[in-house]
Amino acid sequence: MKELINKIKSSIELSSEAEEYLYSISKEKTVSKGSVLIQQGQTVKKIFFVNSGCLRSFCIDKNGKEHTLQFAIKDWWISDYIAIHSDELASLTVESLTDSTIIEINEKKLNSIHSLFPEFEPFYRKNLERHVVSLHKRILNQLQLTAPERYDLFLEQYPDIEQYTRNYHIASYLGITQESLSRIRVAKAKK
Amino acid sequence: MKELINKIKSSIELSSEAEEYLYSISKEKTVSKGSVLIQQGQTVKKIFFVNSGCLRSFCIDKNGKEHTLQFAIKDWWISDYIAIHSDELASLTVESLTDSTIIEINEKKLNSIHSLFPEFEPFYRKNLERHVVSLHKRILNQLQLTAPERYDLFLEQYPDIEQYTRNYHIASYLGITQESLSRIRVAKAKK
DNA sequence: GATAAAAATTGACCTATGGTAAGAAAACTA
DNA sequence: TAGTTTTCTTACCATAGGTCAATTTTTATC
Repeated sequence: MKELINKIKSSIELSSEAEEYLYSISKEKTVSKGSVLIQQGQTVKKIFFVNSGCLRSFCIDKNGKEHTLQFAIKDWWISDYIAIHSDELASLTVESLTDSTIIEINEKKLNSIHSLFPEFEPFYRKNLERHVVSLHKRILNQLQLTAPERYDLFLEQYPDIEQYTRNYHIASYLGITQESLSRIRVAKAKK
Repeated sequence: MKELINKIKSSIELSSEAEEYLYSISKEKTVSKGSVLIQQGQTVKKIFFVNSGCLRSFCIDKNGKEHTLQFAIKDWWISDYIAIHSDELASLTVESLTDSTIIEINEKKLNSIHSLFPEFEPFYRKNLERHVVSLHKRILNQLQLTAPERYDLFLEQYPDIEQYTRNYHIASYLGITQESLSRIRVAKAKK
């Protein structure tokens, strides 16, 4: 919990009441590698803040192939935002790629923090804005870069993630097969 | 201006002071087809709300190819959010695809509306959340669908946009060449 | 540390989409 | 509406990346 509170405090002034409220709606958890926190098709009530380890969210398409939407490591948030914000069942699965410690927060309760403690709004807004920026960049990258370029950029932007992931996780994030990623890695090593 | 105020009021209670403030920072404009509202490389200070017509934002890659990030029609917002929220120069160009009427708002001033009129926050937050959801969906579609499937989905999701755009605008949004889109359209017509 | 399971690599072949260039059609413009 | 420019289509070939199957390497488990 300290990590989350500190992160928030580095961005805004948080009254002790607000801090207490946050504590009251949060639950620290240890999850083991392979745990599924959100299951495609079920209702989504929680969002997760990562203290240590690595999680990912992905969907499974009609051919059974996985497509990774997001990785989350220390200090990142993860959930199925499509489900949460459109009140639908989960279209994503969120799983832990390592033994991880996370903070689980009920989304409805987190949402009422805005009316209870308006001071929290700017923090939340900034996070959303940064999120939008990163999504815009990812879409533009997907549109204009080749697979090897996207892989290079991934390694550059997220140097800390590779240690937690299997290659096929990364391939499914980049939008290529694991075989293609393997060939890209070989070509890269030869240079 | 009415359109924007009404849109906000359909979502939240807006005090007359807040409404007045909004008026004071907004400027209604008529722009003609082909006008460039934001130019790649320049500083970005405005965001735009569309009353009529159609705009798009796109980047130009190192080979001179255009990649469309977003279209905006009636009631949509558009700008270069990457530049605005990371305080960078524009990496996007925003142009009007038709004669359009828009509301131009200074982003810094719009941003201070939150401290001046906290009632505005939920409206802004909801918009951001919806935006995130649509971006997540777009990324997942790009990862799992073929080009013809993405085109079908585009027509289904944005039936009103096609009338304003050239095929190569849509192709550059879908991540394919205009030649490929042309072939897809032919194949579709034959069915 | 031996064994089993999972992941990564490799090779042969395939397919969707891209590139180029030319001509046809449509959309502006005078 | 004739002329010009832009956009769209089409044909042919090129290529990035996908598929499938076999093999090797790595990781997990007992």
